[in-house]
Amino acid sequence: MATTERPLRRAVSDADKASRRSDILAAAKEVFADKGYHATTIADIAKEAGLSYGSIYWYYESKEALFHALMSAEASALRAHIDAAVRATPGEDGPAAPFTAAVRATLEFYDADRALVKLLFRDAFALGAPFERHLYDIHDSFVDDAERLVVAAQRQGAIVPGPSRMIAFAITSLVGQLAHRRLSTEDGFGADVVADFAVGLLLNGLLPR
Amino acid sequence: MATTERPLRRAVSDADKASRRSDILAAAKEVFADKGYHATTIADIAKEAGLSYGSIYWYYESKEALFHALMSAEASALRAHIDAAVRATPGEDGPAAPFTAAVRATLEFYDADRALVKLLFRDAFALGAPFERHLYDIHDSFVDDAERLVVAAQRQGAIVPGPSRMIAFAITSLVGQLAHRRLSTEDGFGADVVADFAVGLLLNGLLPR
Amino acid sequence: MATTERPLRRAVSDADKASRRSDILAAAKEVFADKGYHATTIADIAKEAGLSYGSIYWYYESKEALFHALMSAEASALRAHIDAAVRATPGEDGPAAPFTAAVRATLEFYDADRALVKLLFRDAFALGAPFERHLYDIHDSFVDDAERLVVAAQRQGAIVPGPSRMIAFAITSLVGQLAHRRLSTEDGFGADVVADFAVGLLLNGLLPR
Amino acid sequence: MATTERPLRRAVSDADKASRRSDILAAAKEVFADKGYHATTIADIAKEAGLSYGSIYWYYESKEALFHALMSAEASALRAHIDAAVRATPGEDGPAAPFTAAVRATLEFYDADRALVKLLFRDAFALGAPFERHLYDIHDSFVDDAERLVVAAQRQGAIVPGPSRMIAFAITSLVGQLAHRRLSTEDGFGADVVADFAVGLLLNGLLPR
DNA sequence: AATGAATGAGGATTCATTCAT
DNA sequence: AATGAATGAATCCTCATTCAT
Repeated sequence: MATTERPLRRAVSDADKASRRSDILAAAKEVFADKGYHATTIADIAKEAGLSYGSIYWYYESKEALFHALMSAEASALRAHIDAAVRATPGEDGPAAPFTAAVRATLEFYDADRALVKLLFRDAFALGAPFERHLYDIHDSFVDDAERLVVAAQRQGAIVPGPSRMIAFAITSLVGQLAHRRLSTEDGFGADVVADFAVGLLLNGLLPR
Repeated sequence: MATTERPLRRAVSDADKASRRSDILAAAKEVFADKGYHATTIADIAKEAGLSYGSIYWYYESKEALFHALMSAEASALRAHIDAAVRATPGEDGPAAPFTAAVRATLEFYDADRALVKLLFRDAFALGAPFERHLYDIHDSFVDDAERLVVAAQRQGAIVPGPSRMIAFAITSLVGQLAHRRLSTEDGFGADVVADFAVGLLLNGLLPR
Repeated sequence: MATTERPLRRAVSDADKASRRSDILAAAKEVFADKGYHATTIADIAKEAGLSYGSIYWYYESKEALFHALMSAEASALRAHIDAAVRATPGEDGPAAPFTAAVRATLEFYDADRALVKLLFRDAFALGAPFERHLYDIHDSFVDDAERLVVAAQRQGAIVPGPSRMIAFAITSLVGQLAHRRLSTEDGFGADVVADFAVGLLLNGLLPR
Repeated sequence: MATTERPLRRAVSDADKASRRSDILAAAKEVFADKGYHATTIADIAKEAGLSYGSIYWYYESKEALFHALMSAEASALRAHIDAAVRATPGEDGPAAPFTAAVRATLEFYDADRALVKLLFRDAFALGAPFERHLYDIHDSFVDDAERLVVAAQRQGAIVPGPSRMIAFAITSLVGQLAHRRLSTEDGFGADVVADFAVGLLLNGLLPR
């Protein structure tokens, strides 16, 4: 046991460092979401994180790098959240169920974390090519996930054939926009209602059946 | 003669002023679309417009006001374009025709004017509350137009009943996102193909009929 | 005469601009010489020049560019001063006369403008490759001038043959160092005494004749 | 035994400390010479020395103190080298021999250690008053040594009488500048050739004999 | 109307130094 | 002895805006 003492110390130290990094990321998320990228100063983030601003640079190369890290972290969290929701869907609920679950999970996640949506859909586009590229990559990863669901459903004959990627892109964009719009509009509908509407629209279309 | 000279001058001057304003607006559009709002300086715009940068302030209050003016002008142009396309639709083409025409007109307009898309979908989101509000107002006006089509179609029974505004919003958002995405992805499809896809998806849904 | 009015106006404006540039250069010279390159801030220079610091950038690209400009201007002034002294030497004073005149002119110039020497011999070497290169170029131009005198004297048989460039370099360096040293040491000798010493040493050598 | 253990440890520790100090000095010399004083960070030196940068402060008060220590150490080494060369000169080689030996030793030492030249001739000048003073002190010690040789030779009638200090200063400066210049100019001459040229020039002068 | 000189607030980043461990 | 996390002072440069001409 004595032999593990050193490694444990090490681990604590590493954990400390990692923890500081998340502290900073969390602080950055709040401030960026609140004020936008340009209006946010390193000092703001440091203050929110309870550090001096010089210290931010101990953990992140630059303001830009910090923002990239934040985008990646948030995208991963959302993706994991959706994935979990899809996996939790019982198979007997029918072929549309995972699809509904994903949309609902997305809207719920956005609703619960408005800062994220502002970050992903408002700021990142206008920050120059590197951010735009990063954002497109993130979006693509969601489209990838969606496309997988689409293809699976198409194979089962559950939905019509057609260009799976464009379908996946349409779904992802629509849900994203709905989520985005919910940030600024108080329509009084819950995330589940909107999710059901979106899924209904996408599945049934507007023409009467 | 001398008495008319002044008024005439005036008139010419006013026309000049209006013309200069559009020159500046056109220049601003190019530069903003190319470099983004923050990276664009008044000097850039002045140079593009062939004026000294101090002169910009003779025509516009501020950089911010200039951007607002630009957003308004562009939105009006797009709206007029869509409206013309809808009006040009022969009544005998069926209840979905205006709808299809609008989507197609939108995508075509965006395709022909990529700078506009960048302005509306990239910059305006990230410029803080005033711009966001303006953008939402613009978007709302498009949703208004779309809702009118939806309600008309619903009254005819051409499409299913349901929350007309949410439907209109979904349509508008989807088309906007498709247009936005076309900027960075070379999918090889023409605007008409994408428009038909979008309309088909929205009308028929994904479930087999 | 009326036709020249516009050009004259122009000229005044240009003169103003040029005059401001020299004002800034003069201010920069004082401050740089006093505090050194790194310890000098743009604000210091602006203050000395009676401008706001933002204005410095209207006239010079950067702190670095300003320093380069200063180096060039001072080097030119010194070179012109030496050249004038050499040209003013009567031909009948013998072949060593231009040489003596040049050395004396250099030391006088340095004595009268201590800021210059600090600038050229103290700061510029340690400011990174671009400055070092510029300084070497300047030094080379002085060596070029000296070499011309050396070669001319050698042709006349006034001085011994030998590697003219190395001789010129030795002369230039020696005089430069003497001038430099005079900045910090109060030896009580006038520039003319030191000049005569240097010329005597270089001409006659240390061995008794 | 236990009683000697502590002292022994102490002794070892002291030796270690001294050794670390030279390690750091050596590392500092390399980095300073390579990047210049201002561009060199404590972290650079620590890395080169294989230490963490916090540790530098265990051995040296500050970056400034470190540079001063470096200057002193290097000057001492050079002085010892010259002194050894002068002492090794056989008395029967004539009165000019020690002089020649000193110049040659200096140029050889500089040639073998270009970093030293950069340190003494490039950086030290531009670091503000304290460093300038230190550098002048160092230079003065060399002038002292040279002056001793000059006075001795003058007493023997080997060289002309005259202001011994100014002569010594001239010699020292000339050699220093030649060494400095050799850094950036590839003239293809060996240190011995340049030394002979310098000595010849100083002894014989430029006028034909 | 037009010009362009002048202003100065604003912010990211670097790095020597300290200090708890 | 050694580490490296934390600090925060210090400064260059940009650019929207004003205003005298």
